[in-house]
Amino acid sequence: MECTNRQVAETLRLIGQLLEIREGNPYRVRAFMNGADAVDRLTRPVAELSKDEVVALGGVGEHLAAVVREVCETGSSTELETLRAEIPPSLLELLRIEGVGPKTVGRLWRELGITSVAELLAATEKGRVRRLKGFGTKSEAEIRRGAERYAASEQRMNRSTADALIAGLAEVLAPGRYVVAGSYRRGKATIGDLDIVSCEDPVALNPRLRLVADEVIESGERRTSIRYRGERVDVRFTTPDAFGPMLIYFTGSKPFNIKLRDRALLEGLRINEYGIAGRAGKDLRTFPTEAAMLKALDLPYIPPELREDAGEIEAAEHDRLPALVIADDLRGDLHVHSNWSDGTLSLAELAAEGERRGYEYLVISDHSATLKVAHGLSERDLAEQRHTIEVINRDSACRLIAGTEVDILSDGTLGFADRILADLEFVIASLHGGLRQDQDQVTRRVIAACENEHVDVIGHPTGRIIGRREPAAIDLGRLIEAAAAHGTALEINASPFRLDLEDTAVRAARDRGVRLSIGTDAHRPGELENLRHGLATARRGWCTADDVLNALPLDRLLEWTG
DNA sequence: GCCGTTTTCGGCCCGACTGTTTTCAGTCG
Repeated sequence: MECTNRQVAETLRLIGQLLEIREGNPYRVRAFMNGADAVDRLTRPVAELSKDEVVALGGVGEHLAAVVREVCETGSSTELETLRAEIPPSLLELLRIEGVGPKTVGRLWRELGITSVAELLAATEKGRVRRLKGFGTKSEAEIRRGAERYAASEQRMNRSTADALIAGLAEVLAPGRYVVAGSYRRGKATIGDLDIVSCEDPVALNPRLRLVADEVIESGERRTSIRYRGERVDVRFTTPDAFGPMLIYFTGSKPFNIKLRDRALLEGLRINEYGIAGRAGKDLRTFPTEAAMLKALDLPYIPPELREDAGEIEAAEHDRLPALVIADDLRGDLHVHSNWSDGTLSLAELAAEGERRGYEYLVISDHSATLKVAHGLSERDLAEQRHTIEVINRDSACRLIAGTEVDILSDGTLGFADRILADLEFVIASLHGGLRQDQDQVTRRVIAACENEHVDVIGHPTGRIIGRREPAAIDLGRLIEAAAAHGTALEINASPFRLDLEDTAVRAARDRGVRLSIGTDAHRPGELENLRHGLATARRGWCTADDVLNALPLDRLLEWTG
């Protein structure tokens, strides 16, 4: 029985959600959710761990370890099957409606027999929901709006969409008086909603927010939520002298906040979004910055990208946080396309763009001819391009590195012969087709590419496109081992539509000593800007400058590629 | 269900906003 960590985590989550609807003990529900998170964070297959090793993860006790074992061995869980027999699993989709929680779902089901979003919409139309005790016309209307929005099926935003919203909001927010917090600030690849901490007076800001909002969800003097261009935006108000605790609170993650508060309780301190108080909630101390607040808790500053309760608090306690790679460490972009294949900029324009950004180098990595849709280069084109690059390099401050993004063909061979690859300064090998092959087949292909001595980097390793294409079924554990064994780097493709490898895999690779290569895969000038998204993913993967290929100076980079 | 530098029992992060309520439950972040 093949059983992935994702399946195990989903099973635990499912049990938790069904328990929640059945009016279970909320702490028991949380235990299942925590267990699911712990399994999600694992970089090894949970099926390979012993029961003791699973318990040692923390957050997983005897009972959950037994459930994990059962799921690994049988593919299911008797506890889950019992709950499924009792509660229609279709109720779970109702939980995803904004404003509808487990209590409401339970009552809608027991008292009105509602088991699906369609039935819920029908019931609101007939006014059945408003007749429930404790409900009224407003609650019914809100539930109806939520259900309609759910039916329109929203998904998480990519970082490009988030950036566009932030640029729009910048026109109503006072410059320098707010920070975009939440998962955006933590550098996540996808963002559910925008969280903003502002130290403007709500009396002044609320009316301006109302003006640009599609809808005001709620509005108060401490918190306001609006819908803006279809997305939810939450604003928390604070003052400069108490900015620290609010920023920590609103940056999250939620598990990070809970762990931090838990830890403070042991010291007899209570944390909330306003500061740190004594056990009785008295003597509130406020802090202007996050660092000052963390210092009061005997912790060093913890970068937002690490705040996932994935070991960072323990590392901070022992002063073993990694010195994360920063923007200034990056000396160039390791994956760029020119108009020789499907990019829009000429080589000279790219060199100028690199200079403007203060880059030491840019890797020109046009496609191989096998990728016909991208006007890939033939062997002859490549030789000509090489000549042009050499001419431009004579008087360019930004060195163009002659490379390619060679296609990994469906049989695992590459789109250029070895003798051609040997002449190039930098070789990225990427999958562009055959992404739906089964796990073993597609894994063998990328490992074969890793084993080729001329290949320096595996480009966008899983091929995912956020919200549009699932990652290929690659066994990342095997790929990372192969990359480690052959000294091949793995790419963090910095396009906000890819961000591939993803953060957890980056951390696993980094832990095995695999180098990461950040490349924008830019096809248009503005896309060189995307390097920062790749940087954020590297930081979420606990990377230091030593882990990142782009931090090498030109001579050492060329030495590394051989 | 998990957990322990007061604990193997009795806690479990903490607060804002809304609606339908006379004091709070539910949801959310």
